[in-house]
Amino acid sequence: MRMRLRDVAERAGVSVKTVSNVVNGYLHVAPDTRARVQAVIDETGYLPNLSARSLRSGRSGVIALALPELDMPYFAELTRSVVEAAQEQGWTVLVDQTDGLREREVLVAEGIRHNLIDGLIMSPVSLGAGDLAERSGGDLPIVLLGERLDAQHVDHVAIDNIGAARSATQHLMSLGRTRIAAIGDQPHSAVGSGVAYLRRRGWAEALTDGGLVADPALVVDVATFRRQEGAAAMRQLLASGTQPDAVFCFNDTLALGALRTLAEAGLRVPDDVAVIGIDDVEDGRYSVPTLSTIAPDKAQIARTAVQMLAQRLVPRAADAPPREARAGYVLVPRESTLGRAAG
Amino acid sequence: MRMRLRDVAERAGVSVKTVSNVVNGYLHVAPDTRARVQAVIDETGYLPNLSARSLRSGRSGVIALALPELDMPYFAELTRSVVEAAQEQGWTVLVDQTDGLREREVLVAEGIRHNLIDGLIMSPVSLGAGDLAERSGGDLPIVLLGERLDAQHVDHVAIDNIGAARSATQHLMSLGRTRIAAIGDQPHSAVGSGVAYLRRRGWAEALTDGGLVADPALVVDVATFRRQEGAAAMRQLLASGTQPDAVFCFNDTLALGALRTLAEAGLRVPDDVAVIGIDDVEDGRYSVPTLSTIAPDKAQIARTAVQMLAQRLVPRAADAPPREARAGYVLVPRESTLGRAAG
DNA sequence: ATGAAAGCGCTAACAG
DNA sequence: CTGTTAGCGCTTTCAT
Repeated sequence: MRMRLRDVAERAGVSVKTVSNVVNGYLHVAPDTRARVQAVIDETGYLPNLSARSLRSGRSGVIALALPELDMPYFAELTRSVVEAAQEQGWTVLVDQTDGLREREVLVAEGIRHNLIDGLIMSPVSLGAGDLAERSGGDLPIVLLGERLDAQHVDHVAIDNIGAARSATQHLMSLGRTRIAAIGDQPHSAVGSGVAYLRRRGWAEALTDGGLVADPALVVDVATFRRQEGAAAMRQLLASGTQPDAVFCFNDTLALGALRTLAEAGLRVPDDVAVIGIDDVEDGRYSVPTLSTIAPDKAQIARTAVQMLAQRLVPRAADAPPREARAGYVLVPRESTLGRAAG
Repeated sequence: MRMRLRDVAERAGVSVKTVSNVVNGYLHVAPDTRARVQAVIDETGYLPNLSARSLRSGRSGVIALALPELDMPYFAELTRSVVEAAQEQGWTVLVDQTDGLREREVLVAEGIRHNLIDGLIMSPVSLGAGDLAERSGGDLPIVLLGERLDAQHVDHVAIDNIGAARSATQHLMSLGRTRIAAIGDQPHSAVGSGVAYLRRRGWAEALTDGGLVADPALVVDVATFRRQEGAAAMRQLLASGTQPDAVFCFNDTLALGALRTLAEAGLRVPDDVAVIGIDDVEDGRYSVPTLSTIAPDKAQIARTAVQMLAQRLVPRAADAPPREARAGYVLVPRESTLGRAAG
């Protein structure tokens, strides 16, 4: 039989309030009363009804994490970090998969899980500033992952994408490469989070600053950031006749796809073509060759996002001005740019 | 202002019952009444309080998925499949990360999220039959992922691990390999889900059946199924002086780690050593060389697990006898066994 | 087809 | 330090 707070109270010969106090760890309970109540709890295996608690208290202890695709290594690794950071705050994570579809992102931000979740951490793909401004689920605290090109309507945490892209490109330049291609631009990337737009800009700036030209012929668009697209983009680059001596991929999975194409084409990495990505996913540490990359501090991103959410839940902090946090990143050169010497 | 059912009822000039009927899509509502109520709902942006609904109805519409590690590609891909299958049933997925720790697995199975979740799908690592038999959260429907060596206390869905391991090994034998090593055994793998135990058994059976000997010297233990361990195991194998001409890794990430070590050692795959894994994770389709593998039908596993859970929730089906479902798998030979011809 | 009212199990104000 | 009690917002008999 499923025990209720009341049943425990009866058995222990106390009131529900006292049991509630024990369950919630309040201080002002006489030691022997507490012991007696605890004994009944242990013995009956009582578990509080979380729905009831949530209805009453207005808090569920659950936060949602909305990501485009759970099986992309970067998001999988980020999920892990968020789950861990949330656990430290006593939160459970509920995962929403949006597939990057605007419709689904809007739904999630509107509060599709209303009153079931205390807050939302989302990595938006198609969600625009307008969607955020006019959302009606206005009381659901949100933290966005990734830079926002548009207004500062919400809290967000991100790395400096332009800076990261510059670092990657400068690393290739420091190795004497001059024809540096870019894989990963996206047709409409100036909307939403605009990662592709920012990374392309960082690439262009680095080249220009170094006295090179950012040749549009060396930029290849992709539909997604998956390996398949990276492989296809690299094939396109090779077929175009303008063979680069280095490639900056906008993320690691694109880079891993590019490595695959280069291997098939019989080109040596990095001797013929050097390759670098962004994300530092685990795959890149064991690929052949190992992948040079820019490593964002995922733990810091996760921790910061969770903390921002926690702060929004402090009663009067609800309508404090939106904050923007920057997480760190670091260049991790490996074999795909340095060669076997990298080991 | 946050609308309640009651507020909507007032504005529409009907009772709460009627609004509830509209919200829940019941049939017996006069068309014009329905239209009027719906208009108020749209206009006010009313969203039902899910905690209240859950408290009252005993259903939350949320199921939990408990996995050891979210950033292992196989689990990440499986998560995606489960989320999709759950969505079809109108369920949201709440993810628990257990790190394979018995303590955490027990906690989750005991009903740590009690009344917040309608059911649990779990891929256990250390959870034993005893834990399951004596769990007190006896009314939380559970479906286990992976074979159970021990009793049939719960529903579970799995591939035939012995068969899958046999197929992998036989594929290597069909290529004329005779010194076939096995990477991935685990010291205490005869407890819990025992994947390692079963896969080792499949490997041994295939060899014996084929007239070869299952040499214990060719079996390497690992602590986890990560790339790092696969790389280390392969190094150990090479250092031992008994160089194999093929390696069956108990999963793909171990195999990817092994490939890395072989590349570092200057050995050619598959010419010197052929390699095969199990899981068919995306990484293996783009690695250099591409990875031969046994592909379990992840979509089927996910769909079946979700369906089993759904069936448990039908009122009187709650204590039907536990069921065991088998998902299919298929051999996917790629370059790591067939060479460049595989393309 | 719609309304009135009870109550799901918990928390927190208020009393004592 | 402990007890009593009023809801949180919804679903669901039971009436009408």
